[in-house]
Amino acid sequence: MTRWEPGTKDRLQAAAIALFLERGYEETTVQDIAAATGLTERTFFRHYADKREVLFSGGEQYRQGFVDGVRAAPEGAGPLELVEASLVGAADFFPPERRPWSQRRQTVIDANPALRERESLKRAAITDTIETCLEERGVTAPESRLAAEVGGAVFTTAFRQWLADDEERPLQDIERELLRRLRALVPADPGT
Amino acid sequence: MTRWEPGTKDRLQAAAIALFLERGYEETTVQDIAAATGLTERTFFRHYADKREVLFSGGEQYRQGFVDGVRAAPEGAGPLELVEASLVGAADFFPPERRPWSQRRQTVIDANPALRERESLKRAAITDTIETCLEERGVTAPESRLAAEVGGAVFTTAFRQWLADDEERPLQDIERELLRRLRALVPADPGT
DNA sequence: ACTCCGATGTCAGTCGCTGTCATGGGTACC
DNA sequence: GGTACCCATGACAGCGACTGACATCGGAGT
Repeated sequence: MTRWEPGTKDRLQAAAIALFLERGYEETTVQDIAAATGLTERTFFRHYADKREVLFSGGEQYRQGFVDGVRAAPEGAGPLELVEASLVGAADFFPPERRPWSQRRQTVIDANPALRERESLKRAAITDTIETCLEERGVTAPESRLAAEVGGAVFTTAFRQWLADDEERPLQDIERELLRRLRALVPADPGT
Repeated sequence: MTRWEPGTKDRLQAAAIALFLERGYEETTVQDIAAATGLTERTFFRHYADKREVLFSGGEQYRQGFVDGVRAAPEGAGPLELVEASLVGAADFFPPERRPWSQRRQTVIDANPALRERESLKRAAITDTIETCLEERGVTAPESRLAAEVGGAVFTTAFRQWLADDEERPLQDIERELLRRLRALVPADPGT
């Protein structure tokens, strides 16, 4: 049929994760990944901008979830309610069946500083996204930034709990519970 | 006197920042930096683990500020009060005279994704530091994580404001104000 | 049948980074 | 004052990530 097998990008990703888990990220060469897929190093870099990207590709999609979440929030919602809506919107991208894959991916990332670095940048991107959304809804600086930072914090905390929790509790639930705990944690301003 | 000029590490750093500002980070080779200092590439890597490190070296020092801040907090302080003490402790490492240098450094970092990446990792390290300190003071998970995340958020937000503010307001003041605003932002839990 | 497209291969080259060994002035110790 | 060691640096070879330029050749459209 076709000259080349379809799904090249996905096959590269699958081979990469398998090799990373088997012998480690640093110990795996891009050439190894390409060879395992029957391709060349050059072709790998045509699909992924760099070696780490093979683990982070697709992460732009669920950023839209944060945006949609805020857009779906009712009129007159407070900043933190907007944040909550945002997180819930993103949670749709993480159904239970995606958990095993996310766990394997996280195992690789946690084992390597360079990958953790990239991951923390992605979190910063999430925060920026939420901040922009809040400002579209009239929240002004520096409250927009603070609220967005809180959003990023709660999301990453909730996500890690979602991965670790064997009860398979939905990400949404964890997010809401953490937000509740956060509200309890921050005492009302006595008015300095 | 000595066989080699003293302060090699600092001279490398100065040359690096100058070159980065002049022609950009990517466009500057480690060899360029070394040559500008009258040294070799190999020697650069003996002082800095990698090219980016030349901009982040010394960042471990003020992490101690967070630790000392929490240790100095009064007995019976709440989680958020501990966080406040932590941030104030770190602020000591950023006196007004350090601002110009920090600004130049930030200019370079903001202009390059790879550097922003490293920076966001540093922020994650700060959060982890605060979390550990909070747990030493009896705060338990997940509150310790949430509070620490809030701390990291407020610190980075305050720091950027400190850099941008032409009034040269002390970092401490900005931190306290942001924390006050945060408390106002988070509504008391109505008790779900 | 002809043409063009586009995913892939090939190859050469740059740059970040590392291991290894050599060099030679300082310094301490006898 | 000689000798032995120390250690910051140089010199060199090499690996892996990544890029640019050009060639290849089945398939789709005309």
